[in-house]
Amino acid sequence: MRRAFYERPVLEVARDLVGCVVTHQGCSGVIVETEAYHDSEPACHAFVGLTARTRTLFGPPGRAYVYRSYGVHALLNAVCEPAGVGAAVLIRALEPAEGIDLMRQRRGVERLPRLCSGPGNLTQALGITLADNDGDLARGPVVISGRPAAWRSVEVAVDRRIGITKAVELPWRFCAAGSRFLSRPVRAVAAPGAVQP
DNA sequence: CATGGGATTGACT
DNA sequence: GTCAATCCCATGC
Repeated sequence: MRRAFYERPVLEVARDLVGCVVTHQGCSGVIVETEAYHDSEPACHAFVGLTARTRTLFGPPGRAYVYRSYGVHALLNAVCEPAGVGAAVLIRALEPAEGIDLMRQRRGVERLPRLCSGPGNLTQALGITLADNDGDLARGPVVISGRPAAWRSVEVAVDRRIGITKAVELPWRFCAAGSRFLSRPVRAVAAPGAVQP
């Protein structure tokens, strides 16, 4: 996916990334769950402004923002909106596609629906680390490519974001409707005119 | 320089 | 349902 795809309102990108494919060194999966974050709301790391940590978030769109969560997990985001705006889409779950044997080995888990169901789980399965921070998502090592034919018209369900303590009311979680590979089931359904950043 | 919290997960009650 | 693991970094003294 080219830079122009990411240089748009983060909510649009978060919705459009559902059905797209994440690939890293031979392992890949279809994105079935995302969340949007924007520097105008306090759940976003960029809310505090430009710091060493948020430099990638405020940088050019189309880069990977990878950070450590709870001292344990690496979480993958796609940087969005023009440079100078701190916004990104958190990739929360994948439907495994290629390299499934290696993913099972890395995760120590057999069941397919659990391999990449969760932002920390999918980075472990694909072997994505903090070293991938600020990488170009069009060139790799972590690559995001467009929807395969079967996903061209996927129905996207909307819900509130998971695991945050601030701005919990925003309906900024996007899921492939009916997917068995989500980190958690969808609770609410899309409400047109949802709050914009 | 010390402290505290976090976009999580898996094991356990 | 509860809880610890474990580390980066923002904040405050």
